[in-house]
Amino acid sequence: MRQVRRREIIRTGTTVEQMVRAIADMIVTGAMLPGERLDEVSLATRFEVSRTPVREALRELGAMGLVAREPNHSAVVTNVTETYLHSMFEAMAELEAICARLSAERMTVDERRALELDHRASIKLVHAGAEEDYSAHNTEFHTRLYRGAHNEHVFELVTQTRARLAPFRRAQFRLPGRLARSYEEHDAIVTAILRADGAAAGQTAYSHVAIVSDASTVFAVAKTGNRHV
Amino acid sequence: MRQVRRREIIRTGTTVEQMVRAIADMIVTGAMLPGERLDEVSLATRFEVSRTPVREALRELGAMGLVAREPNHSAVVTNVTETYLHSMFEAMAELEAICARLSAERMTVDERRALELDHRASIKLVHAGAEEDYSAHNTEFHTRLYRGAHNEHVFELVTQTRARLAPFRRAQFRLPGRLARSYEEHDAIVTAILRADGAAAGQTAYSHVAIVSDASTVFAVAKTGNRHV
DNA sequence: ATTCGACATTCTGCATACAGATGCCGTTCC
DNA sequence: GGAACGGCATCTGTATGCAGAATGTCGAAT
Repeated sequence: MRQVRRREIIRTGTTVEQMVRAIADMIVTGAMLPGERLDEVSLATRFEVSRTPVREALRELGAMGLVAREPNHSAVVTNVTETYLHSMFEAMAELEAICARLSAERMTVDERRALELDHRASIKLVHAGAEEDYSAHNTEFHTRLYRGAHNEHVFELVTQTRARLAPFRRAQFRLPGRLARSYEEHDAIVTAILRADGAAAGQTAYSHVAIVSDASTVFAVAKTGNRHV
Repeated sequence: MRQVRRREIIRTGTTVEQMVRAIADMIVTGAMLPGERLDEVSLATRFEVSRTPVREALRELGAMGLVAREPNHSAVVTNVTETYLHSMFEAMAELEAICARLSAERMTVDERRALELDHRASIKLVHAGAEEDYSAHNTEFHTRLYRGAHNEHVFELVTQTRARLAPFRRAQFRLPGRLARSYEEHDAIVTAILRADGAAAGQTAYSHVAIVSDASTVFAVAKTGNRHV
């Protein structure tokens, strides 16, 4: 585990908030793997603070579902059972479907235009085979759907679920041909949204995420010793 | 704010967990109202602990969305804007619809039987006008739907949303005729589930929650000074 | 009478200190 | 040789202390 970003990087908010963001980022991006221990004193020395803010950060991360805690034991990066992972993917598909459906009904003209333009532009990334860049575009694309639903609480739920799912679906675009298929699926969603066809948008979005789920399970469940939630 | 249950009441788990449960219960049941301050030293003396576990409990409650925190200010019971409240009700309806649909498809025979029996029994509570008892039955009824979906993550999402919504929909069964209408709506949901008609179950469940939303908004937004999330 | 400002009070944020629990390892006994 | 026991090291759980921020109050000036 290499030396990671310290609190100088993220300046806003209290010490605890900075640590929450930093650690959550490490977990979501895969710098820390499921099952890895989060020792309080190690974190304290690494972030150059005392154990008190570390403990509060760990508790918040625990509430977010990113780390698992049990009394008198170290916090560990959450590792889930296969059935729970499946339930998260299914929930994600349902939530994406809701967002796509509501986006089709509620997006402003500006949001529709931006969605379409950004999507069309991404074809270049597909042709170039730029996996990293397409991955970033993909994140942005889905975030547009979440925002387009114009429902703050749904936005929170789907964002939270995506974060918890992130450690288990890395490298989805490494699979051969996945970029082109992703673009086609995005295209179906965008078309349905621009037609204001909520039902179609929901269905295509559901299928899209379900396919991603299939593609990712190959890499999923990183380590042994899966502990439920 | 009266003297409330101390930690002797709830014996399981660590001190912090006990406090989280106790405070969350006070918020959800309405013993503490939105906007009310949660002073650290007051809570510490009241629960006969130091400020350290109090702070950890407050942070967890903040992550759960039940209290709002900002740096160098006391935690307050979460109060939301009207639009955010609406977004939570809408999210709740969508989640209930998912649960009802999945329940129709996945409930075991035992679960279906238990759901039907419990529902049928509740007609007595309607006739007796037993609001409190029917409210308890209602909670149980919906929990059956959440479990029946056989999706742990969806269960967490819907449970979390229900808890955050609870402070704003008290006394929904005080409205005249609401008991009988609730029973009829439950009946439609149960019928659809027993027929394994997922689409119908989802639609009826959505309508049911949407109606509850309308009934509750009368009492909603308890105090002035609404702070968003 | 009102408004502005300095001071005092109160409360949060964080660090430190101590107590209890857990787990490891060596020793000892069977 | 293996298993059980006890001591030690390590880590978590909680209490306490201190510094800084926020708020309310009192007084003075306009």
